[in-house]
Amino acid sequence: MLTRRYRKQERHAQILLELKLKPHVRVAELAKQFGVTTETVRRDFEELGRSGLLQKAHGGASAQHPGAPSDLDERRHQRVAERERLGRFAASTVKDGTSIMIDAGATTMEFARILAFRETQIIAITNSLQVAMILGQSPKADVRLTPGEYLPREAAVIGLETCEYLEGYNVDACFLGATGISDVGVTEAVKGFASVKRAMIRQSRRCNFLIDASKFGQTHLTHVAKFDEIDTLISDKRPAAAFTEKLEKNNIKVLVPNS
Amino acid sequence: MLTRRYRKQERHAQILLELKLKPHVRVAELAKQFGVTTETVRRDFEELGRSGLLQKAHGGASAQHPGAPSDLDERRHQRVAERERLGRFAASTVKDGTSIMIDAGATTMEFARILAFRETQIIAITNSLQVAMILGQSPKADVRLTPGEYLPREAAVIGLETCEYLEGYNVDACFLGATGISDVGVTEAVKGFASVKRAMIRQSRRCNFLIDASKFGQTHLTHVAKFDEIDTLISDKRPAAAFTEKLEKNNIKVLVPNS
DNA sequence: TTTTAAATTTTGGATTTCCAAGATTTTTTG
DNA sequence: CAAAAAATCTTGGAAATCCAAAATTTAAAA
Repeated sequence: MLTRRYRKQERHAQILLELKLKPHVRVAELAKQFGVTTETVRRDFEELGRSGLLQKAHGGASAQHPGAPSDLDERRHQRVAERERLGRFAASTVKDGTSIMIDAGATTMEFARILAFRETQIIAITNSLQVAMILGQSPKADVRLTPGEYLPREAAVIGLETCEYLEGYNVDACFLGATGISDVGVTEAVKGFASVKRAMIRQSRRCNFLIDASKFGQTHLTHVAKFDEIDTLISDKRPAAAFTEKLEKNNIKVLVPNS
Repeated sequence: MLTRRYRKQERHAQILLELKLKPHVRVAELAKQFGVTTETVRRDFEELGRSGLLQKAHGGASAQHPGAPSDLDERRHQRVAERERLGRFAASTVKDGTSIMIDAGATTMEFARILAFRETQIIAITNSLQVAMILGQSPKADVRLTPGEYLPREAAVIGLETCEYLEGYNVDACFLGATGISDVGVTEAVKGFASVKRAMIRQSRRCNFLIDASKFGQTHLTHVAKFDEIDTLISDKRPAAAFTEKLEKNNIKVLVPNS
Protein backbone atom coordinates (compact mmCIF):
# COMPACT_ATOMS: atom_id res chain seq x y z
CA MET A 1 0.00 0.00 0.00
CA LEU A 2 1.08 3.56 -0.50
CA THR A 3 2.55 5.54 2.31
CA ARG A 4 0.35 8.50 3.12
CA ARG A 5 1.74 11.67 1.64
CA TYR A 6 1.19 13.72 4.74
CA ARG A 7 0.43 12.48 8.19
CA LYS A 8 -1.62 14.47 10.57
CA GLN A 9 1.26 16.15 12.30
CA GLU A 10 2.89 17.13 9.03
CA ARG A 11 -0.34 18.63 7.84
CA HIS A 12 -0.70 20.59 11.03
CA ALA A 13 2.83 21.93 10.72
CA GLN A 14 2.27 22.78 7.08
CA ILE A 15 -0.96 24.58 7.81
CA LEU A 16 0.69 26.74 10.43
CA LEU A 17 3.52 27.40 8.02
CA GLU A 18 1.12 28.54 5.34
CA LEU A 19 -0.51 30.83 7.81
CA LYS A 20 2.80 32.57 8.32
CA LEU A 21 2.82 33.55 4.69
CA LYS A 22 -0.88 34.12 4.15
CA PRO A 23 -3.18 35.37 6.86
CA HIS A 24 -5.92 33.11 5.62
CA VAL A 25 -6.12 29.67 4.08
CA ARG A 26 -9.13 27.83 2.67
CA VAL A 27 -10.29 24.37 3.43
CA ALA A 28 -10.65 23.48 -0.22
CA GLU A 29 -7.17 24.66 -1.18
CA LEU A 30 -5.47 22.72 1.55
CA ALA A 31 -7.53 19.61 0.90
CA LYS A 32 -6.36 19.66 -2.67
CA GLN A 33 -2.80 20.42 -1.71
CA PHE A 34 -2.63 17.58 0.80
CA GLY A 35 -4.68 15.23 -1.29
CA VAL A 36 -7.21 14.64 1.46
CA THR A 37 -10.87 15.32 1.98
CA THR A 38 -12.12 18.68 3.08
CA GLU A 39 -13.50 16.96 6.13
CA THR A 40 -10.01 16.01 7.18
CA VAL A 41 -8.77 19.53 6.84
CA ARG A 42 -11.77 20.71 8.77
CA ARG A 43 -10.83 18.33 11.55
CA ASP A 44 -7.27 19.65 11.46
CA PHE A 45 -8.61 23.14 11.88
CA GLU A 46 -10.77 21.97 14.73
CA GLU A 47 -7.77 20.59 16.58
CA LEU A 48 -5.45 23.48 15.87
CA GLY A 49 -8.20 25.85 16.78
CA ARG A 50 -8.72 24.18 20.13
CA SER A 51 -5.05 24.71 20.91
CA GLY A 52 -5.47 28.33 19.92
CA LEU A 53 -3.02 28.06 17.05
CA LEU A 54 -5.46 29.41 14.52
CA GLN A 55 -8.89 30.86 14.26
CA LYS A 56 -11.53 29.00 12.35
CA ALA A 57 -13.72 30.76 9.85
CA HIS A 58 -16.36 29.81 7.38
CA GLY A 59 -14.54 27.97 4.62
CA GLY A 60 -11.09 28.35 6.07
CA ALA A 61 -8.95 29.54 8.92
CA SER A 62 -7.03 32.63 9.90
CA ALA A 63 -3.70 32.94 11.55
CA GLN A 64 -3.77 33.83 15.17
CA HIS A 65 -2.28 37.24 15.79
CA PRO A 66 1.27 37.46 14.52
CA GLY A 67 3.80 34.96 15.74
CA ALA A 68 2.56 33.29 18.87
CA PRO A 69 4.35 30.23 20.22
CA SER A 70 2.07 27.46 21.27
CA ASP A 71 2.38 27.20 25.04
CA LEU A 72 1.85 30.85 25.42
CA ASP A 73 -1.21 30.54 23.30
CA GLU A 74 -2.65 27.75 25.33
CA ARG A 75 -2.45 29.91 28.36
CA ARG A 76 -4.04 32.70 26.43
CA HIS A 77 -7.11 30.62 25.91
CA GLN A 78 -7.70 30.29 29.59
CA ARG A 79 -9.26 33.25 31.25
CA VAL A 80 -9.52 35.24 28.04
CA ALA A 81 -12.54 37.21 29.11
CA GLU A 82 -10.99 38.22 32.42
CA ARG A 83 -7.75 39.13 30.78
CA GLU A 84 -9.47 41.25 28.20
CA ARG A 85 -11.33 43.19 30.84
CA LEU A 86 -8.13 43.70 32.74
CA GLY A 87 -6.19 44.75 29.65
CA ARG A 88 -8.90 47.12 28.51
CA PHE A 89 -9.09 48.72 31.89
CA ALA A 90 -5.34 49.07 32.24
CA ALA A 91 -5.09 50.61 28.80
CA SER A 92 -7.69 53.19 29.73
CA THR A 93 -5.31 54.57 32.34
CA VAL A 94 -2.68 55.45 29.75
CA LYS A 95 -2.82 58.99 28.43
CA ASP A 96 -1.56 60.30 25.11
CA GLY A 97 2.08 61.25 25.11
CA THR A 98 3.15 58.83 27.82
CA SER A 99 6.38 56.88 27.67
CA ILE A 100 6.12 53.36 29.05
CA MET A 101 7.88 50.04 29.43
CA ILE A 102 5.97 46.81 28.89
CA ASP A 103 7.20 43.35 29.71
CA ALA A 104 6.28 39.96 28.28
CA GLY A 105 3.23 37.91 29.15
CA ALA A 106 -0.27 37.07 28.12
CA THR A 107 -1.78 39.87 30.16
CA THR A 108 0.51 42.60 28.93
CA MET A 109 -0.12 41.38 25.39
CA GLU A 110 -3.80 42.02 25.82
CA PHE A 111 -2.97 45.39 27.30
CA ALA A 112 -0.88 46.19 24.24
CA ARG A 113 -3.65 45.08 21.92
CA ILE A 114 -6.08 47.54 23.41
CA LEU A 115 -3.50 50.33 23.33
CA ALA A 116 -3.06 49.66 19.62
CA PHE A 117 -6.80 49.51 19.13
CA ARG A 118 -7.32 52.83 20.85
CA GLU A 119 -4.38 54.32 19.01
CA THR A 120 -3.07 55.89 22.15
CA GLN A 121 -0.03 57.98 21.35
CA ILE A 122 2.87 56.44 23.25
CA ILE A 123 6.52 55.64 23.26
CA ALA A 124 6.88 52.03 24.33
CA ILE A 125 9.92 49.96 25.20
CA THR A 126 9.44 46.23 25.49
CA ASN A 127 11.33 42.96 25.64
CA SER A 128 8.40 41.03 24.19
CA LEU A 129 8.37 40.39 20.46
CA GLN A 130 4.64 39.94 20.51
CA VAL A 131 3.98 43.19 22.28
CA ALA A 132 6.23 44.92 19.76
CA MET A 133 4.38 43.39 16.84
CA ILE A 134 0.97 44.21 18.21
CA LEU A 135 1.80 47.73 19.24
CA GLY A 136 3.65 48.29 16.00
CA GLN A 137 0.37 48.11 14.15
CA SER A 138 -0.74 51.31 15.78
CA PRO A 139 0.24 54.38 13.78
CA LYS A 140 0.50 56.33 17.02
CA ALA A 141 2.93 54.05 18.81
CA ASP A 142 6.67 54.45 18.70
CA VAL A 143 8.05 51.06 19.66
CA ARG A 144 11.53 50.08 20.73
CA LEU A 145 12.70 46.58 21.34
CA THR A 146 15.36 45.63 23.85
CA PRO A 147 18.27 43.40 22.84
CA GLY A 148 19.10 40.09 24.46
CA GLU A 149 18.96 36.33 24.38
CA TYR A 150 15.83 35.06 22.73
CA LEU A 151 13.56 32.93 24.90
CA PRO A 152 11.37 30.85 22.60
CA ARG A 153 8.76 29.78 25.14
CA GLU A 154 7.84 33.36 25.90
CA ALA A 155 8.79 35.05 22.65
CA ALA A 156 10.82 37.55 24.61
CA VAL A 157 14.43 38.53 25.12
CA ILE A 158 16.22 38.40 28.46
CA GLY A 159 19.65 38.69 29.98
CA LEU A 160 22.23 41.23 30.97
CA GLU A 161 22.10 43.07 27.65
CA THR A 162 18.40 43.54 28.08
CA CYS A 163 18.81 45.11 31.49
CA GLU A 164 21.72 47.29 30.45
CA TYR A 165 19.75 48.59 27.50
CA LEU A 166 16.86 49.56 29.73
CA GLU A 167 19.20 51.68 31.83
CA GLY A 168 19.48 54.01 28.86
CA TYR A 169 15.87 55.09 29.22
CA ASN A 170 13.69 56.77 31.80
CA VAL A 171 9.97 56.49 31.32
CA ASP A 172 6.75 57.67 32.92
CA ALA A 173 5.51 54.23 33.87
CA CYS A 174 6.00 50.52 33.47
CA PHE A 175 3.29 47.91 33.03
CA LEU A 176 4.36 44.48 34.18
CA GLY A 177 2.79 41.08 34.51
CA ALA A 178 3.79 38.43 37.03
CA THR A 179 2.99 34.87 37.98
CA GLY A 180 2.15 35.60 41.57
CA ILE A 181 1.47 38.18 44.24
CA SER A 182 1.36 37.28 47.92
CA ASP A 183 2.47 38.46 51.35
CA VAL A 184 6.09 38.35 50.26
CA GLY A 185 5.41 40.63 47.31
CA VAL A 186 5.41 40.00 43.58
CA THR A 187 7.13 36.85 42.33
CA GLU A 188 7.85 35.30 38.97
CA ALA A 189 8.20 31.72 37.74
CA VAL A 190 9.90 32.27 34.41
CA LYS A 191 13.66 32.16 34.67
CA GLY A 192 15.28 35.40 33.59
CA PHE A 193 12.18 37.53 33.72
CA ALA A 194 12.60 38.86 37.24
CA SER A 195 15.76 40.81 36.54
CA VAL A 196 14.25 42.42 33.45
CA LYS A 197 11.16 43.43 35.42
CA ARG A 198 13.31 44.88 38.18
CA ALA A 199 15.32 46.84 35.64
CA MET A 200 12.10 48.25 34.23
CA ILE A 201 10.91 49.25 37.68
CA ARG A 202 14.14 51.14 38.35
CA GLN A 203 13.77 53.20 35.16
CA SER A 204 10.11 54.11 35.65
CA ARG A 205 8.56 56.89 37.68
CA ARG A 206 5.51 54.77 38.27
CA CYS A 207 5.21 51.01 38.59
CA ASN A 208 1.99 49.23 37.61
CA PHE A 209 1.44 45.52 37.95
CA LEU A 210 -1.18 43.77 35.85
CA ILE A 211 -2.08 40.60 37.73
CA ASP A 212 -5.32 38.71 37.35
CA ALA A 213 -7.17 37.37 40.36
CA SER A 214 -6.18 33.75 39.81
CA LYS A 215 -2.65 34.65 40.85
CA PHE A 216 -3.49 36.21 44.18
CA GLY A 217 -1.78 34.44 47.05
CA GLN A 218 0.65 32.61 44.80
CA THR A 219 4.35 32.70 45.48
CA HIS A 220 6.91 31.62 42.90
CA LEU A 221 10.63 31.08 42.73
CA THR A 222 12.11 34.45 41.95
CA HIS A 223 11.45 37.71 43.69
CA VAL A 224 10.38 40.68 41.59
CA ALA A 225 9.23 43.50 43.83
CA LYS A 226 8.49 44.29 47.43
CA PHE A 227 5.34 46.18 48.26
CA ASP A 228 7.08 49.52 48.68
CA GLU A 229 8.28 49.38 45.09
CA ILE A 230 4.81 49.03 43.64
CA ASP A 231 2.56 51.98 42.88
CA THR A 232 -0.50 50.33 41.41
CA LEU A 233 -2.02 46.88 41.18
CA ILE A 234 -4.44 46.48 38.30
CA SER A 235 -6.57 43.35 38.31
CA ASP A 236 -9.92 41.97 37.23
CA LYS A 237 -11.23 41.39 40.73
CA ARG A 238 -10.60 43.01 44.05
CA PRO A 239 -8.43 40.83 46.34
CA ALA A 240 -9.68 39.64 49.73
CA ALA A 241 -10.28 42.46 52.18
CA ALA A 242 -7.32 41.61 54.39
CA PHE A 243 -4.95 41.60 51.48
CA THR A 244 -6.35 44.81 50.01
CA GLU A 245 -5.85 46.48 53.32
CA LYS A 246 -2.27 45.33 53.49
CA LEU A 247 -1.63 46.65 50.00
CA GLU A 248 -3.17 50.01 50.75
CA LYS A 249 -1.15 50.32 53.90
CA ASN A 250 1.85 50.21 51.59
CA ASN A 251 0.39 53.01 49.48
CA ILE A 252 -0.47 50.68 46.65
CA LYS A 253 -3.48 51.77 44.66
CA VAL A 254 -5.70 48.82 43.79
CA LEU A 255 -7.58 49.34 40.54
CA VAL A 256 -10.30 47.03 39.24
CA PRO A 257 -12.75 47.68 36.40
CA ASN A 258 -16.48 48.29 36.68
CA SER A 259 -16.81 49.35 40.30
CA MET B 1 -35.01 61.10 7.31
CA LEU B 2 -32.47 59.47 9.57
CA THR B 3 -28.82 60.15 9.14
CA ARG B 4 -27.01 56.93 8.33
CA ARG B 5 -25.33 55.57 11.38
CA TYR B 6 -22.11 54.76 9.62
CA ARG B 7 -20.95 56.08 6.33
CA LYS B 8 -18.69 54.10 4.15
CA GLN B 9 -15.46 55.56 5.42
CA GLU B 10 -16.45 55.06 9.03
CA ARG B 11 -17.28 51.47 8.34
CA HIS B 12 -13.95 50.93 6.65
CA ALA B 13 -12.08 52.42 9.58
CA GLN B 14 -14.12 50.39 12.00
CA ILE B 15 -13.49 47.17 10.11
CA LEU B 16 -9.75 47.70 10.15
CA LEU B 17 -9.93 48.52 13.81
CA GLU B 18 -11.81 45.33 14.56
CA LEU B 19 -9.17 43.40 12.73
CA LYS B 20 -6.61 44.64 15.19
CA LEU B 21 -8.44 42.89 17.97
CA LYS B 22 -9.64 39.83 16.14
CA PRO B 23 -7.68 38.26 13.32
CA HIS B 24 -10.90 37.48 11.52
CA VAL B 25 -14.29 39.10 11.14
CA ARG B 26 -17.43 37.80 9.50
CA VAL B 27 -19.63 39.49 6.98
CA ALA B 28 -22.80 38.65 8.85
CA GLU B 29 -21.53 39.99 12.17
CA LEU B 30 -20.46 43.29 10.74
CA ALA B 31 -23.62 43.70 8.72
CA LYS B 32 -25.63 43.34 11.89
CA GLN B 33 -23.31 45.60 13.82
CA PHE B 34 -23.47 48.37 11.22
CA GLY B 35 -27.11 47.83 10.45
CA VAL B 36 -26.49 47.31 6.75
CA THR B 37 -26.87 44.48 4.32
CA THR B 38 -24.29 41.78 3.98
CA GLU B 39 -23.84 42.91 0.40
CA THR B 40 -22.67 46.28 1.59
CA VAL B 41 -20.14 44.76 3.92
CA ARG B 42 -19.02 42.52 1.12
CA ARG B 43 -18.44 45.58 -1.01
CA ASP B 44 -16.47 47.15 1.80
CA PHE B 45 -14.27 44.08 1.93
CA GLU B 46 -13.88 44.22 -1.80
CA GLU B 47 -12.56 47.76 -1.64
CA LEU B 48 -10.34 47.27 1.37
CA GLY B 49 -9.04 44.09 -0.14
CA ARG B 50 -8.10 45.85 -3.35
CA SER B 51 -6.04 48.29 -1.33
CA GLY B 52 -4.37 45.37 0.38
CA LEU B 53 -5.64 46.35 3.79
CA LEU B 54 -7.24 43.01 4.45
CA GLN B 55 -7.61 39.61 2.91
CA LYS B 56 -11.02 38.43 1.86
CA ALA B 57 -12.21 35.00 2.81
CA HIS B 58 -15.34 32.99 2.38
CA GLY B 59 -17.82 34.61 4.72
CA GLY B 60 -15.44 37.16 6.14
CA ALA B 61 -12.04 38.77 6.05
CA SER B 62 -8.67 38.43 7.76
CA ALA B 63 -6.18 41.00 8.86
CA GLN B 64 -3.19 41.41 6.65
CA HIS B 65 0.09 40.31 8.22
CA PRO B 66 2.61 42.94 9.10
CA GLY B 67 5.28 42.92 6.45
CA ALA B 68 3.11 41.74 3.60
CA PRO B 69 2.51 44.50 1.10
CA SER B 70 -0.52 43.57 -0.94
CA ASP B 71 0.81 43.78 -4.45
CA LEU B 72 3.86 41.83 -3.48
CA ASP B 73 1.83 39.14 -1.84
CA GLU B 74 0.93 37.48 -5.08
CA ARG B 75 4.46 37.59 -6.34
CA ARG B 76 5.64 36.25 -3.01
CA HIS B 77 3.47 33.25 -3.32
CA GLN B 78 4.60 32.57 -6.84
CA ARG B 79 8.22 32.47 -5.94
CA VAL B 80 7.78 30.31 -2.90
CA ALA B 81 9.32 27.27 -4.54
CA GLU B 82 12.37 29.16 -5.75
CA ARG B 83 12.88 30.78 -2.40
CA GLU B 84 12.68 27.49 -0.63
CA ARG B 85 15.28 25.98 -2.90
CA LEU B 86 17.49 28.97 -2.30
CA GLY B 87 17.01 28.89 1.45
CA ARG B 88 17.60 25.18 1.65
CA PHE B 89 20.75 25.44 -0.36
CA ALA B 90 22.10 28.37 1.62
CA ALA B 91 21.38 26.56 4.88
CA SER B 92 23.36 23.57 3.66
CA THR B 93 26.49 25.70 3.61
CA VAL B 94 26.30 26.41 7.32
CA LYS B 95 28.31 24.08 9.52
CA ASP B 96 27.73 23.21 13.16
CA GLY B 97 29.31 25.61 15.58
CA THR B 98 29.20 28.63 13.30
CA SER B 99 28.31 32.10 14.51
CA ILE B 100 26.26 34.12 12.06
CA MET B 101 24.27 37.29 11.55
CA ILE B 102 20.98 37.20 9.67
CA ASP B 103 18.99 40.17 8.50
CA ALA B 104 15.30 40.60 7.75
CA GLY B 105 13.48 39.52 4.63
CA ALA B 106 11.41 36.80 3.05
CA THR B 107 14.45 34.95 1.76
CA THR B 108 16.42 34.98 4.98
CA MET B 109 13.27 33.81 6.76
CA GLU B 110 13.18 30.75 4.60
CA PHE B 111 16.88 30.27 5.23
CA ALA B 112 16.23 30.42 8.96
CA ARG B 113 13.38 27.96 8.66
CA ILE B 114 15.64 25.36 7.11
CA LEU B 115 18.37 25.97 9.67
CA ALA B 116 15.83 25.35 12.40
CA PHE B 117 14.56 22.26 10.66
CA ARG B 118 18.03 20.81 10.28
CA GLU B 119 18.86 21.74 13.85
CA THR B 120 22.21 23.11 12.86
CA GLN B 121 24.10 24.18 15.94
CA ILE B 122 24.65 27.92 15.61
CA ILE B 123 24.85 31.21 17.38
CA ALA B 124 22.70 33.66 15.47
CA ILE B 125 22.25 37.40 15.78
CA THR B 126 19.37 38.99 13.93
CA ASN B 127 17.33 42.16 13.69
CA SER B 128 14.29 40.29 12.38
CA LEU B 129 11.64 39.24 14.85
CA GLN B 130 10.43 36.54 12.53
CA VAL B 131 13.86 35.04 12.03
CA ALA B 132 14.33 35.05 15.81
CA MET B 133 11.02 33.30 16.34
CA ILE B 134 11.63 30.70 13.68
CA LEU B 135 15.20 29.97 14.68
CA GLY B 136 14.26 30.00 18.34
CA GLN B 137 12.25 26.84 17.78
CA SER B 138 15.44 24.94 17.14
CA PRO B 139 16.94 23.46 20.31
CA LYS B 140 20.40 23.85 18.82
CA ALA B 141 20.21 27.53 18.01
CA ASP B 142 21.33 30.26 20.36
CA VAL B 143 19.52 33.38 19.19
CA ARG B 144 20.19 37.00 20.03
CA LEU B 145 18.06 39.89 18.97
CA THR B 146 19.36 43.37 18.29
CA PRO B 147 17.72 46.40 19.88
CA GLY B 148 16.23 49.29 17.96
CA GLU B 149 13.19 51.03 16.58
CA TYR B 150 10.52 48.60 15.53
CA LEU B 151 9.56 48.67 11.87
CA PRO B 152 6.07 47.15 11.56
CA ARG B 153 6.06 46.56 7.82
CA GLU B 154 9.07 44.33 8.02
CA ALA B 155 8.78 43.02 11.57
CA ALA B 156 12.35 44.08 12.19
CA VAL B 157 14.29 46.61 14.24
CA ILE B 158 16.50 49.29 12.75
CA GLY B 159 18.39 52.41 13.69
CA LEU B 160 21.56 53.53 15.36
CA GLU B 161 21.07 51.32 18.40
CA THR B 162 20.82 48.32 16.15
CA CYS B 163 24.11 49.10 14.44
CA GLU B 164 25.91 49.94 17.65
CA TYR B 165 24.79 46.67 19.20
CA LEU B 166 26.16 44.72 16.26
CA GLU B 167 29.58 46.28 16.82
CA GLY B 168 29.78 44.29 20.02
CA TYR B 169 29.99 41.02 18.11
CA ASN B 170 32.29 39.40 15.59
CA VAL B 171 30.91 36.42 13.73
CA ASP B 172 32.02 33.90 11.16
CA ALA B 173 29.58 34.96 8.49
CA CYS B 174 26.53 37.03 7.69
CA PHE B 175 23.59 36.02 5.51
CA LEU B 176 21.79 38.97 4.01
CA GLY B 177 18.94 39.54 1.62
CA ALA B 178 18.50 42.55 -0.63
CA THR B 179 16.05 44.02 -3.10
CA GLY B 180 18.49 44.28 -5.95
CA ILE B 181 21.91 43.45 -7.35
CA SER B 182 23.27 45.13 -10.45
CA ASP B 183 26.42 46.66 -11.90
CA VAL B 184 26.53 49.20 -9.09
CA GLY B 185 26.50 46.46 -6.46
CA VAL B 186 23.86 45.42 -3.93
CA THR B 187 21.06 47.88 -3.22
CA GLU B 188 18.05 47.99 -0.91
CA ALA B 189 14.61 49.59 -1.13
CA VAL B 190 13.55 49.46 2.51
CA LYS B 191 14.50 52.58 4.40
CA GLY B 192 16.81 51.89 7.32
CA PHE B 193 17.85 48.43 6.26
CA ALA B 194 21.00 49.37 4.40
CA SER B 195 22.89 50.65 7.40
CA VAL B 196 22.05 47.55 9.40
CA LYS B 197 23.24 45.33 6.58
CA ARG B 198 26.45 47.30 6.29
CA ALA B 199 27.03 47.00 10.02
CA MET B 200 26.56 43.25 9.76
CA ILE B 201 29.06 43.06 6.90
CA ARG B 202 31.68 44.91 8.95
CA GLN B 203 31.40 42.47 11.84
CA SER B 204 31.55 39.30 9.73
CA ARG B 205 34.54 37.44 8.42
CA ARG B 206 32.51 36.28 5.45
CA CYS B 207 29.67 38.02 3.66
CA ASN B 208 26.96 36.00 1.91
CA PHE B 209 24.11 37.54 -0.05
CA LEU B 210 20.91 35.56 -0.64
CA ILE B 211 19.29 37.09 -3.70
CA ASP B 212 16.83 35.33 -5.96
CA ALA B 213 17.08 35.60 -9.71
CA SER B 214 14.12 37.96 -10.09
CA LYS B 215 16.25 40.70 -8.51
CA PHE B 216 19.17 40.48 -10.87
CA GLY B 217 19.81 43.74 -12.66
CA GLN B 218 17.63 45.74 -10.29
CA THR B 219 18.94 48.88 -8.64
CA HIS B 220 17.19 50.49 -5.69
CA LEU B 221 17.51 53.61 -3.65
CA THR B 222 20.08 52.86 -1.00
CA HIS B 223 23.49 51.37 -1.45
CA VAL B 224 24.41 48.29 0.59
CA ALA B 225 27.64 46.81 -0.66
CA LYS B 226 30.16 47.12 -3.46
CA PHE B 227 31.41 44.00 -5.16
CA ASP B 228 34.66 43.89 -3.24
CA GLU B 229 32.78 43.62 0.03
CA ILE B 230 30.88 40.50 -1.00
CA ASP B 231 32.27 37.01 -0.64
CA THR B 232 29.42 34.86 -1.89
CA LEU B 233 26.23 35.29 -3.86
CA ILE B 234 23.72 32.53 -3.29
CA SER B 235 20.77 32.40 -5.66
CA ASP B 236 18.30 30.02 -7.26
CA LYS B 237 19.55 30.57 -10.81
CA ARG B 238 22.88 31.47 -12.30
CA PRO B 239 22.96 35.08 -13.55
CA ALA B 240 23.69 35.91 -17.19
CA ALA B 241 27.17 34.91 -18.28
CA ALA B 242 28.45 38.46 -18.54
CA PHE B 243 27.31 39.32 -15.04
CA THR B 244 28.66 36.11 -13.58
CA GLU B 245 32.01 36.86 -15.11
CA LYS B 246 32.02 40.32 -13.62
CA LEU B 247 31.21 38.90 -10.21
CA GLU B 248 33.92 36.30 -10.38
CA LYS B 249 36.44 38.89 -11.44
CA ASN B 250 35.71 40.47 -8.07
CA ASN B 251 36.37 37.17 -6.32
CA ILE B 252 32.71 36.62 -5.59
CA LYS B 253 31.74 32.98 -5.46
CA VAL B 254 28.41 32.38 -7.15
CA LEU B 255 26.52 29.45 -5.64
CA VAL B 256 23.34 27.98 -7.07
CA PRO B 257 21.66 24.69 -6.13
CA ASN B 258 21.43 21.52 -8.20
CA SER B 259 24.26 22.05 -10.68
C1' DT C 1 -1.11 -12.51 12.89
C1' DT C 2 -5.38 -10.76 14.93
C1' DT C 3 -7.42 -7.21 17.41
C1' DT C 4 -8.19 -2.61 18.59
C1' DA C 5 -8.03 2.15 18.15
C1' DA C 6 -7.46 6.06 15.35
C1' DA C 7 -7.81 8.50 11.19
C1' DT C 8 -9.97 9.22 6.92
C1' DT C 9 -13.49 9.00 3.41
C1' DT C 10 -18.10 8.94 1.92
C1' DT C 11 -22.72 10.42 1.78
C1' DG C 12 -26.71 13.44 1.80
C1' DG C 13 -29.15 17.16 3.34
C1' DA C 14 -29.31 21.71 5.94
C1' DT C 15 -27.17 25.98 6.01
C1' DT C 16 -24.53 29.73 4.61
C1' DT C 17 -22.45 32.42 1.44
C1' DC C 18 -21.86 34.25 -3.12
C1' DC C 19 -22.95 36.83 -7.23
C1' DA C 20 -25.36 39.56 -10.56
C1' DA C 21 -29.01 42.56 -11.97
C1' DG C 22 -32.48 45.62 -11.16
C1' DA C 23 -35.02 48.66 -7.76
C1' DT C 24 -34.52 52.02 -4.29
C1' DT C 25 -32.51 55.40 -1.60
C1' DT C 26 -29.15 58.87 -0.47
C1' DT C 27 -25.76 62.19 -1.68
C1' DT C 28 -23.76 65.29 -4.71
C1' DT C 29 -23.82 68.62 -8.28
C1' DG C 30 -25.36 72.19 -11.44
C1' DC D 1 -34.86 72.41 -6.93
C1' DA D 2 -33.96 68.89 -10.42
C1' DA D 3 -30.79 65.76 -12.47
C1' DA D 4 -26.95 62.81 -12.08
C1' DA D 5 -24.07 59.94 -9.55
C1' DA D 6 -23.10 57.01 -5.88
C1' DA D 7 -24.35 53.95 -2.44
C1' DT D 8 -27.39 50.67 -0.73
C1' DC D 9 -31.02 47.28 -0.70
C1' DT D 10 -33.64 43.46 -2.58
C1' DT D 11 -34.20 39.34 -4.92
C1' DG D 12 -33.48 34.75 -6.67
C1' DG D 13 -30.87 31.15 -7.75
C1' DA D 14 -26.01 28.94 -7.97
C1' DA D 15 -22.24 27.53 -5.50
C1' DA D 16 -19.73 26.45 -1.51
C1' DT D 17 -19.59 25.11 3.09
C1' DC D 18 -21.01 22.73 7.18
C1' DC D 19 -22.39 18.87 9.95
C1' DA D 20 -23.36 14.29 11.53
C1' DA D 21 -23.32 9.45 10.98
C1' DA D 22 -21.85 5.40 8.98
C1' DA D 23 -18.41 2.90 6.12
C1' DT D 24 -13.76 2.31 5.12
C1' DT D 25 -8.98 2.43 5.56
C1' DT D 26 -4.72 2.83 8.10
C1' DA D 27 -1.75 2.53 12.10
C1' DA D 28 -0.73 0.60 16.52
C1' DA D 29 -1.06 -3.00 20.03
C1' DA D 30 -1.51 -7.54 21.80
